Amino acid sequence: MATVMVVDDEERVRTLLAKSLASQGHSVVTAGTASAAIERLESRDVDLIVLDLVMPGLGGLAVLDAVNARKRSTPVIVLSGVTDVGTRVEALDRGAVDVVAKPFSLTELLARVRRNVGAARAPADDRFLDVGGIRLDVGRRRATFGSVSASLTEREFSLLAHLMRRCGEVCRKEELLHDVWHLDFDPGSNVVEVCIGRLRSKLGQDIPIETLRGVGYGLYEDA
Amino acid sequence: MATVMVVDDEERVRTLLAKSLASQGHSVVTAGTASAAIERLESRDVDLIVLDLVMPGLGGLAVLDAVNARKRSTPVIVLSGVTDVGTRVEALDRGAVDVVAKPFSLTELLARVRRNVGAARAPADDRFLDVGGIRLDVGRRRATFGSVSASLTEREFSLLAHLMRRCGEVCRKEELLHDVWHLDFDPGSNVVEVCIGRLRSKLGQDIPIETLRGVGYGLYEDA
DNA sequence: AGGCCGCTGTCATGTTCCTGTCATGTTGGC
DNA sequence: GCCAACATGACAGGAACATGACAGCGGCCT
Repeated sequence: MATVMVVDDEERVRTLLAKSLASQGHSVVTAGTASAAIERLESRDVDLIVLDLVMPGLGGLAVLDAVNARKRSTPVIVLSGVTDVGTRVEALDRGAVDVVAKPFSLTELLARVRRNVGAARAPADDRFLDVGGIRLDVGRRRATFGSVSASLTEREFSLLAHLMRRCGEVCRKEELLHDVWHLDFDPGSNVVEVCIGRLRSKLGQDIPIETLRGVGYGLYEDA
Repeated sequence: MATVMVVDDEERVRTLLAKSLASQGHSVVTAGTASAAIERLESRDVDLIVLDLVMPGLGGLAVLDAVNARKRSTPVIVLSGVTDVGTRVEALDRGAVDVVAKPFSLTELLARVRRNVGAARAPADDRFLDVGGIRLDVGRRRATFGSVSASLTEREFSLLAHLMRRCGEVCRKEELLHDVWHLDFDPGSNVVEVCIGRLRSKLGQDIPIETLRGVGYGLYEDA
């Protein structure tokens, strides 16, 4: 059916997955480290990757990046022991088609492999960010919320994208200053508030951006 | 959660990282030079190190070596302004578990810290506090009880969290004044009662917070 | 060059929200 | 019933945030 690469540092997990996938009719390639995986990517034609994020040495994200760097990007299903939303979102943002939490159900994983193999996946993954009813067109820097659609400036875009990626979590003001403004100190002004204000006025007051007095801002799926 | 040591010669970066890590629940130790770091390594029990490679005087690699020389080696995440592959590989060779390029995303760094520290602890426990039918979203300062959901102010949150953590026990008024208000004396007013009142009115009169006349308040599982 | 325009940080001002205090009402124990 | 302890509603000072205006800057066109 297809060639699947399994990347995991644990020998047991590797063989378990290899056998299961083989019994489903897939050819299987395995790698125990991120660098081995990246290397093997060059030589073999792989249709799908099952990737453990947490590995000693170079992490799984490096593999994700390597995959993205290639022209014909291969779908990646990420296995993650880390459950927090941030990591999941980050993995998805970096091009993973799916994130499965460890411990995982084998049948479920196989189903996900089946779904993503062959089916030419929608390229929507890296073009759009969909969170909390907001759709952000990454290439065009354009956001749509309900009936409102607006084009964002670089700063606004960067801020909104950050909040969306960290959906469900609170972003402290210093965090935003560091990641969006690339400042390691508080400029003593209210840039963040102003930029949030600009977002709210462009997309409507009812976008799910919550203010947490004394802490920062957060974007939430539920109202 | 864990003790993290931050080693960087730039004051600003140090404090930024210290605050961010602290807000994630870690204890933080900082060092401005490699030698200070190595020294502090002897006296403190550190679970993870965030290390800047480029520092005046003894470089970061010296710290890496010192860590490796110890029996129980501590995971090290290297911050590097140098982008070339050689340095990255050398750092990894010398035992770093991860290398992050400067300028770095705070979010990403925090995720990596979590990942490398997380192995020891059960995850997701710190996101919610579930006691007596009340669910408290710690990051968001939002409480849900039955069908009622309300966002809490800093004081209310702090008070409720304290009661929930000490569930089943009576919290004397002075204890609350000390731990929630950080007062070592009785202000002679009824702050506590007022704040309890605000909690009750936000979450409904039937939340399991009991008044113990002459003593204080307690939160109980059974109604 | 000169002028226009959009982006962005800053500031002054308005607004909201938090929080301790007090006055008053209510409750519970004796 | 009395008193102490607690509950409740209102209020004011202040902090944190929201908002509108403005100016510097750089790109772009003429």
